[in-house]
Amino acid sequence: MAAIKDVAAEAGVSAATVSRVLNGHPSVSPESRARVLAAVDALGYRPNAVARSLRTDETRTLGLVISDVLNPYFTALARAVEEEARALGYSVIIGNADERPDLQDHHIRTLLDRRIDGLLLSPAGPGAELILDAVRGGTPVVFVDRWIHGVDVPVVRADGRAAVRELVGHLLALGHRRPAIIAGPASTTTGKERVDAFRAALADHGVALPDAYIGQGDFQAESGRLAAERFLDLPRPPDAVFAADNLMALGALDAFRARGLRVPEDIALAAFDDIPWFVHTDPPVTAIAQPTDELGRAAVQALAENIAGREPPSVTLPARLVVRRSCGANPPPGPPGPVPPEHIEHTPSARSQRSDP
Amino acid sequence: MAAIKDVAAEAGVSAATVSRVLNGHPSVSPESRARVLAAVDALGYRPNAVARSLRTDETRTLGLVISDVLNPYFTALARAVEEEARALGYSVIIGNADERPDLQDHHIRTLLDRRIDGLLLSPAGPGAELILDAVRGGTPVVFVDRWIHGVDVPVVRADGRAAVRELVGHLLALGHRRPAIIAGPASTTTGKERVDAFRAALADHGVALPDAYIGQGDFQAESGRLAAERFLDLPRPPDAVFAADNLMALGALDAFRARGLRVPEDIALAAFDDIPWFVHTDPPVTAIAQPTDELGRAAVQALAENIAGREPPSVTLPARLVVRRSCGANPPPGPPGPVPPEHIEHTPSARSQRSDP
DNA sequence: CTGAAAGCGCTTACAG
DNA sequence: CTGAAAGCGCTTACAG
Repeated sequence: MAAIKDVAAEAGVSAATVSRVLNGHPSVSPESRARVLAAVDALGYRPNAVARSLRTDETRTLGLVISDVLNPYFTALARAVEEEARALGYSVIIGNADERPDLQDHHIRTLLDRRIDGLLLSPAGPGAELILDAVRGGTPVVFVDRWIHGVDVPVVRADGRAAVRELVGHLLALGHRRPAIIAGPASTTTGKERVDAFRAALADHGVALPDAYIGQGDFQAESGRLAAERFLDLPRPPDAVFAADNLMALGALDAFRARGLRVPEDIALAAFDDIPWFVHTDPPVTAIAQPTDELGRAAVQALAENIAGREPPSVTLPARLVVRRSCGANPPPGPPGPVPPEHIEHTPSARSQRSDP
Repeated sequence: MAAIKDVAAEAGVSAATVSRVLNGHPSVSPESRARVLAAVDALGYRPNAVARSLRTDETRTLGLVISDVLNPYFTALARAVEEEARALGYSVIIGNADERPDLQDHHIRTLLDRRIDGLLLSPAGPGAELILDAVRGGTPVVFVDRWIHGVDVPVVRADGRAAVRELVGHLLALGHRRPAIIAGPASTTTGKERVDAFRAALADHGVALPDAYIGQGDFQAESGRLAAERFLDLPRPPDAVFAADNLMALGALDAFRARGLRVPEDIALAAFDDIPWFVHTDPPVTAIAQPTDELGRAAVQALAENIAGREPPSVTLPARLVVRRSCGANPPPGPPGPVPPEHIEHTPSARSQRSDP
């Protein structure tokens, strides 16, 4: 591959001049510029980003370590992050932790070794040692979605408490009396917060959340299936299940189906994180939707600020409840206001309703 | 951040010796090794991968450019790729083309500038210029899933023809007489092949595929919705729709639901690419499943071979039909043989069937 | 406006 | 077994 000295030779100038032209430095004569550009074209020259990074001590690269690529929520987040990063002139390298702290550490280490300019992290576990190292070492870090207590970096996330409260009101209004939750790992903030919010909202209504009704999952589908099965094996199973993410809801659906249970007649289901498929599941799943794109954008902006040496504030955006049929509700007769097209819930038509008993 | 010379100073040896220790070079005295290791530990030293890459001319990094991160098929592929790459000591940088050739080129260029050791590509369009440049420039390239005619690099993909033939037999056996397809872009191999296979299989049965029954999509959900709507606006709409990927099937479901159509009573639906949600949609969707993990692994292995200077062969794995209820079939009474757990289709229980008319 | 030179942090023949 | 030196491909004060 052609290097800068080849271009310099071809253009009859020094490497310094080639570099100046390529970096838009103003003090280059029009003639030199033209000859350099012609040489670049002739040789198909592309600057070596590795060499440039070594010299400038910046890679124009952001690291994004997410907990699970198979989770549509994180996929959507990753897409938003990449878009905003690209707009700001950054590339992003995604590391998939697969909900495994050891894999997360592997990716953080690799990213740090590559000297990324900043790190966006949705921690899969409580281990903060490596992250503290990164921060101490001067790498800007921003948490997104999940964070770690005691690590003083900005956090960009959604607050689902109001939506969970709404969900609980919804469940109780529909007559469910034995609500259960499939929780994420207590070692993650979202794992803990969603249970706390659920328990608190139930307590407001005088409803208890017994330990047996708290299933322990890991945010992945299989754990949702197992937790749901354990609920169903209880002498007195719950009559409603709130899955703390969409994958565990998928697993719970698997379990319900395997037992021949009807949703919501036999058991209600709701999920944290809304995804397009929830409109088409049988039945459509009531879910708490996060403003994922906004979170991704805000996270990148915060990180960019941090890289620029400023101290960005944390950002908390509200999540909202999207009612469908999986808890037994009929969708409201009309949309409550202007709603973006992809969020319009279609009521079942007269025709398809006629097929019901 | 500590550099190698800091470690050398701390250990009282030269940078060369530090380097040798870190790279497991045999000729280092035990004493030197111990002192270097102690210094590394004391300083929390981590080698700068940028500098190392510049010197060794290898980045131990693979690029993976996929057509759409929001597509669960590509997400699963990316995960398999990363796993196999990690096992082989590589990192992978994912570029999301979002089905846009311009974005794809942006990512390829960025990856090449970063001097990745090899490129895995599922082309979003027919543009081969940049790819040919890469190959000429000596970067190993392997196509995965999709490929480009006339570019002589190994291809790792699934052959869905037999499965499509099976699907067509299935549709016709169930009495469907006006099958249509929502195709991907004809500029992609999978976009073209899936239509061709569908048309050929129909022809075998003496059934025509009129142009009006070929909807043009771009593999993304919205295009599936639009194509389905156009079908439904026809004076004589099709009675079965085959979506060439899972996202367009999602869009078609949106359209059917908006019109109040029942699947499969009013219109049948099948999709290329199987995803976990298809088990739980209303109704469960009959789909053609690719051996995604195997494809990802094989692609990385081929690329690694290529990087090692050998000439790996292309790999073609068969796809298979997974029958569910969206075309009107009842699942077979028992599994036809050993089936991995996640692929077991549960028949609706007596209990839930009783809720039907 | 331009070039020679230094240097980013490594690795690796080469000489001892 | 070990170190001094060169060099990977850039960028950027510095001097002219």
